[in-house]
Amino acid sequence: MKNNLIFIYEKLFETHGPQGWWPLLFEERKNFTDSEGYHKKNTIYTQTRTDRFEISTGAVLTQNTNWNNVYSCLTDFKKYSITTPESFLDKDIDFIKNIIRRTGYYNQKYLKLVNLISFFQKNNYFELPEKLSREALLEIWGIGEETADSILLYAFNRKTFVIDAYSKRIASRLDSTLKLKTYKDYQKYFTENIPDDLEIFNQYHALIVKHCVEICRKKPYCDKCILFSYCDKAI
DNA sequence: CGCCAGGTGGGAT
DNA sequence: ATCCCACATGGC
Repeated sequence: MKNNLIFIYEKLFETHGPQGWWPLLFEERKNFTDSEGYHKKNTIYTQTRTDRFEISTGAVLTQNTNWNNVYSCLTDFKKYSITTPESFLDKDIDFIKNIIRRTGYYNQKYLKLVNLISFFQKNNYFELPEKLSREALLEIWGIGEETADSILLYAFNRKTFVIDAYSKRIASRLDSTLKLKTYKDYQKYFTENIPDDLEIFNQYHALIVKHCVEICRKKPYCDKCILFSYCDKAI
């Protein structure tokens, strides 16, 4: 292995700071943020029922979609008290669709949300989080590996490393000899080369997103990148 | 105007 | 297994 994933994590953390995912909107989370809007260093806490609702719905809404649109949507959910499975399922279809329209694929995403929320409600997973399994999540139409792992990690404190287009991009750019293909390949690669630590799983994925949105874009700003001298693809 | 965004499922090869 | 496509709005 060429990349030292621990070293890269430390460089990203020095550069971007703690990310405080998810950017929860609810009142009880405000005391987790400092003056710059970051969560305090310890981002691990026991989520409430409404935290889990917001994180899980956000994970679906952000599929292949800019986070700003999702954030706006979650703000409206809170505004209209859509903060629990019951409050979501009680609302008219068109009312919900009108809110989530801005996140794209809104007809599909409405169905995905209904499937996921009904699943949580039926099995009381928000109240009994230890019962939730990755396999059960993946059986839901609309929940793929990334969304399942995001929910497990950020809403349920499970040590599952989240892989997305950014994780694949940054890993393959840093080390052009990597021959990883599938989601599982990348997940194994990250998981086996970082400490077995929930805080690091939580921050690392968020830091990769931050770095890839700002620096390691499709058209990368290599001249601004703190990983420039460690990257095979730097130009 | 074109490209991109914290994917997923279904269908063809 | 792997590739290809539909799904769709908003930002830049």
